[in-house]
Amino acid sequence: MATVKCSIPKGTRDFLPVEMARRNYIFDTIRSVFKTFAFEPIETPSLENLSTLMGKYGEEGDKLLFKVLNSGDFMDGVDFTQDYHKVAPQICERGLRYDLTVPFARFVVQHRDQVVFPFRRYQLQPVWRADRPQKGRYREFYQCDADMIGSTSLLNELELVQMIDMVFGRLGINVCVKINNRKVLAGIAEMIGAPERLVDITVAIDKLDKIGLDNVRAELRERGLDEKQIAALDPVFALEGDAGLKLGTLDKMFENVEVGRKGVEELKTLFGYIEAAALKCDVELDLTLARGLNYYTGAIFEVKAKDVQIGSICGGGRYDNLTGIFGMPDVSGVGISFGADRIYDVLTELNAFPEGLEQAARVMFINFGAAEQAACVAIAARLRASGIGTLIYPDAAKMKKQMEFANRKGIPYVAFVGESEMKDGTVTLKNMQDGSQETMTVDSLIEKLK
RNA sequence: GUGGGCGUAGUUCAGCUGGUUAGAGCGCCAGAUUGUGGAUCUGGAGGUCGUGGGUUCGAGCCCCACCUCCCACCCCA
Repeated sequence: MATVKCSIPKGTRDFLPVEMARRNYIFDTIRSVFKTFAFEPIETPSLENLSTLMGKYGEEGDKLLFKVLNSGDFMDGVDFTQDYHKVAPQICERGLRYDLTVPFARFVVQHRDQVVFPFRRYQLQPVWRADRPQKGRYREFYQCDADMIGSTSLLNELELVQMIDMVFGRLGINVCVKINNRKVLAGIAEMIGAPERLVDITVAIDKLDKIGLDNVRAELRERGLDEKQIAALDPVFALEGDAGLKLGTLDKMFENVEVGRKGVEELKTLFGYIEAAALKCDVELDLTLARGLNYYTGAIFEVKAKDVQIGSICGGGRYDNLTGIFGMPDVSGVGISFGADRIYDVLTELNAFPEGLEQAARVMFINFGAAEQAACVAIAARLRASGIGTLIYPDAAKMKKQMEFANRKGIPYVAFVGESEMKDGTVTLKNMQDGSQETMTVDSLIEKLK
């Protein structure tokens, strides 16, 4: 048989035990914070009906959806001379989920009779995007989402920010939380007389700190705004000072713009809460923050690591009518998503993982041969019953080889049960760190390793 | 989708203006050391130089195509 090339698809990864220990550290930290804030876990399938996913993430998002070919004779009765966009939905009824928020909205609508509102759920699962991989960007990656649905209270927004603060505080990552509000962006668009160009305006404004004011103006021009409209944006670019000051100025600018005033009011309330909450991390109002996912309608969040150059490591926002698409209108939700893989990259670059995360076994028994092995099996059973991670080296290999194995695996203790120990019913325990060893009964062994 | 870079042993890389049998460190296996690991020393295995074509007396090196991975843009976790 011909050998097959060993490889995995572009943008996917295998995880070694060391990496898994570190990933689980991240997941455990996030999960424990979610639980602390009274969120409950759910899971949804990797595959969703494509009709559930399409059109929720904007034009770009649709392109990045992994589509799954129908099973059976999927070509039957399909006119393949048509345009790709027409053919694709006919031969692909399902796709891999792109995020956890849209499937969650579907979940809520589908199980509305079993869900108690306001509902708080968390979900730690992989998502897939047919993006071109690069630093901090993968085709398969984990999102850790927490959403509350069925309440418009801004207390929810505050709690999300508090969770962000707690997670990154525990992980030891310095972050800056950027907050904006889609209603403010809509207000700006309305104010300059181009409410239908909201997306174009926000995408251009979003690039302000990256490409500079002149290039933003050029991009707005390219996107079809006239000079008068572009000039009308000047007071927005000229905003200065802290959140309170900016919001005060904006409020006046929005004298005749109701959405804008509503957005400013929400932000004022939220920033008031945040001030009272005395968080450890930085929180700032960033009017250039737009976020592409087009289902957001209120607050939007993005978290950047301050000491590592990488895309955002957490993001989210409020969506007023995501469930409406599935036939359940007027249910507002708000949530955030932690990017576990990017957080992993940040911790790696900062060298900030705690020591000793992986521990295959606490003690390993040296294998001297058949008779001794039987004695070890009995002792190991007792250790395991006491919850002590125990390993018996499977072969009566050379001592050097067995010791080397224990050493490389970082097993802290090695136990010897040879002829003399068997006779006395004892075990000789060696501390692999300092090399010391002592002979003891099984009872005191359990006591020591517990 | 657009642009840039890389590809040589398990791995990290070296390999001169094209010239005999392609090297090193780490890792791996064995031994020095038959109930004691990390250090040291000795020996050994391991490569169709990403794939295919071309130029040449001769290609790891030059040219073309393809593939892969990495990086940037777009967008995003």
